[in-house]
Amino acid sequence: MIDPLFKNLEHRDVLSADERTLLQKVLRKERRFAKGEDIVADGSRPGTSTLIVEGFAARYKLTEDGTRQITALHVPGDFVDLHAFMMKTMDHGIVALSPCRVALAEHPELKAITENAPHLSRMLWLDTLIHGSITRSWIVAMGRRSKSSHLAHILCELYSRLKVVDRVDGQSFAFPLSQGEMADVMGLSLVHMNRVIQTMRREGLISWVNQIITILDWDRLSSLAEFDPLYLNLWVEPR
Amino acid sequence: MIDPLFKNLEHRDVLSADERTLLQKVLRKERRFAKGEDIVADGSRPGTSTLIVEGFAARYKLTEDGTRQITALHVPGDFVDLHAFMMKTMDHGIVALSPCRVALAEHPELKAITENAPHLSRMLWLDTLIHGSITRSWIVAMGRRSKSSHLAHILCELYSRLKVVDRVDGQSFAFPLSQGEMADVMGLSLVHMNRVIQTMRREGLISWVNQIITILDWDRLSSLAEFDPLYLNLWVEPR
DNA sequence: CGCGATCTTGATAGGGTTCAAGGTCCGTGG
DNA sequence: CCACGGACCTTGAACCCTATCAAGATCGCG
Repeated sequence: MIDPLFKNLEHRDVLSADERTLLQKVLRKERRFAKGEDIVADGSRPGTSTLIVEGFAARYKLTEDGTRQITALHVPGDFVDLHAFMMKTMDHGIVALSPCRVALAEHPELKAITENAPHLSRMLWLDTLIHGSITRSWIVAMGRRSKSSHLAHILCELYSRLKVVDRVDGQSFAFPLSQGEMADVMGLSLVHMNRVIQTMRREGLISWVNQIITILDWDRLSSLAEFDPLYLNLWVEPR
Repeated sequence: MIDPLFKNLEHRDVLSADERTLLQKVLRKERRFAKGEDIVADGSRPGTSTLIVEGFAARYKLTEDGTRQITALHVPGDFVDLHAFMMKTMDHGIVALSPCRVALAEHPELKAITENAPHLSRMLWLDTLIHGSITRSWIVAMGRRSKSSHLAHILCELYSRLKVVDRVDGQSFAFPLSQGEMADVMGLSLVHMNRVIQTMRREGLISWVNQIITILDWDRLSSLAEFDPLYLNLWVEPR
């Protein structure tokens, strides 16, 4: 069940059989969430950490006037709130953007990993660091790129991340977000989000129909995005 | 010398005498950087991790057309590239925004901490998680707040972080960034950055002269920012 | 005192939000 | 089987925010 987690970790370093067994033992509990349901509530103190096994989820924060900013997108193999095991209190919510299947790890068992399995701990730490890297790349895109370059960057990133966990089909991948949800990712209005998408379609860069995105021209898309996958740490190396 | 690191960590959990000694041993090497100098270069593979002891530094990324986005500000007590010890290659640069004094830790010695000192490892992991939290709060501010609210949020955050390491004086703190550098933090043009600052001054929220910022009205500033310090994890709790 | 860096202000143009309305798609119930 | 409703997508128009260009003022250092 936690195969996508293995794929994620094993793209960065070798896991021993013991480490795989240990993860499997720790992540044996399963749950499902419907689209739109909160997987973890803002302000809560979860006793478990959540691994996405199937589906898309988002971290988000609501502002006082009711607008929403999504600060991360999560796909199968992502530990969405591993950090809560040390941060204790959630400073944002996590919502299912599609029906989600997740695996849960009790915090005391995660703590035991940090006590007894240093290499595996480093791998989990690395996982949170890579997500920090992704967050930084989002800031660069928000602050200094054009809106179409920003969208292009997100799509290149998602394609790369989904490929790692075998969720791409040629140049296509399933993408359950509405344009309104995507606007909350990019910090745009729904209307403008739509116009940016239209432009990318007209340019022949992507197709996006029925919740399936196809990258029609990777070279032009990634160069528009100035996409450099280095920050995703997609190579095996002793960590 | 690494006192600000102790202050940072001890605001989150108790450190044992052994842990303090160990950190001191690992961080014994010292270096200085001039304002504007790169502390760590984009794309490099550093063999050490860097703790800011005195001064301000920034993580940044340059885009192809030469604009710069700053993705984090670092103050005394911040480990600016602790992550490099597992990420190996830098996906961004780190620049000194003022003369900086830093302490260096060899990566093999950090690795030894993860092998032998699990609680201290968790504290260091937590430190990187808190910086991840800060990065997320920046995304919310960039995406869904007005520019003056964004600036207000950054100032509330800096005041809170500087207070932890004893770098505030009443409601004031030294802040070495130029308005142009601040524009690179917020993803704005220099001209508009200036206008936002003017507005905040006219409103009587802050004063900012000679690289000293004074918060004149914390209540109004923090409410403009919708500032909730929860994400900084400023409480002691077993981690 | 002079020079470079930084700050400030004005004017113009372009990008993005908001308001408004109509269109499309799909699931549900009569 | 068709009508209806809701969610989502699309387009137009007016207004506002922000970038850019340009110039002048101020600060701080040698």
